[in-house]
Amino acid sequence: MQFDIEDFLPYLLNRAAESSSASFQKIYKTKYGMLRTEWRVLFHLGYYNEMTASMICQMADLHKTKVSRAVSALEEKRYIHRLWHDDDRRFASLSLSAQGRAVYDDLSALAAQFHNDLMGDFTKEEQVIFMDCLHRLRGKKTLS
Amino acid sequence: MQFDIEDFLPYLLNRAAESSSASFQKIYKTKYGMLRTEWRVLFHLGYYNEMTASMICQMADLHKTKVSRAVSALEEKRYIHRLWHDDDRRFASLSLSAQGRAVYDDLSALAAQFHNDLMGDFTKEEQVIFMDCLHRLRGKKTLS
DNA sequence: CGATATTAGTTGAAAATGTAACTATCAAGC
DNA sequence: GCTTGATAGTTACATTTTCAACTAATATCG
Repeated sequence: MQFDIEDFLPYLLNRAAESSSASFQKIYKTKYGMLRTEWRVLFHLGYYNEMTASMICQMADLHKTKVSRAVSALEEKRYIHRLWHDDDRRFASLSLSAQGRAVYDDLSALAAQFHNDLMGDFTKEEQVIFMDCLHRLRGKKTLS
Repeated sequence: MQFDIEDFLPYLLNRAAESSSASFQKIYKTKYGMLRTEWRVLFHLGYYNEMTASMICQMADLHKTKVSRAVSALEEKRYIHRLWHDDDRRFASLSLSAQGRAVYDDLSALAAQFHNDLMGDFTKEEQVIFMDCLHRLRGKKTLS
């Protein structure tokens, strides 16, 4: 049972993740001046329409400080609206502005294209298994 | 062709990578006070025995400043030796000290165990396909 | 040999992240 | 109503990372 670093799953996953993210990252960075967390928040809002910051934390598994800063940055860029609740003024509903929606539409179209491009190398069967493995790993907690 | 963020490959890969790395990261962090890049450098040296910094940059796809700082940190911890070449004094051979080797042995054993634990959920066939997809993605460059 | 270009690696400043402490609001129990 | 405790979100500070500029050594080409 010799340890082969190239096959060590966390490492391999990180390498694949970094590699597959690199080109797309450049797009939202150069085209819209967004950081990774900002893009994550943006596409959650684009997909789910209206969320509080803590919902995004949970769903995207992001720390609240990261989300807090991303939300501020997106608000400054006028990509999102923040509406503080009247019944519980601790939290705010976040949603895309028209401009933010346009950015989301553009980027999600590119993302879909990018995704298909990446998946194009795999057979249909490989795609199904691959995605399934990833989804199962995503949720897994090990070694306490 | 609606865009589903949960299935967007770069995102899913990153989530899986983050999730699968989290517990292991705690180990080398708390047990040996290493950062991620330091662990990467260490296991490259453990596996390949002797490398220059720039070889590590290439193989691990890490920026030279990151490697430079990781090497300095590992040297301070007395985990590695640095031997400047006589014939070309620009670069140095890096290798593990006895202490560094012990750390590597410990961590790589844990890593192997950790890896098997993660893979244990998948069938043999899934494992083969999954690893193959990851290896193919790791090298891929897209969108220019 | 001497000028210019490369390569290995380091360093400093700016940007981003992580951690913990913080404010503010609401909930629960008495 | 008042105390205690939880939750949403922000801020401050320390640690890391990134980016660009830097030193030092070698390679190339006239």
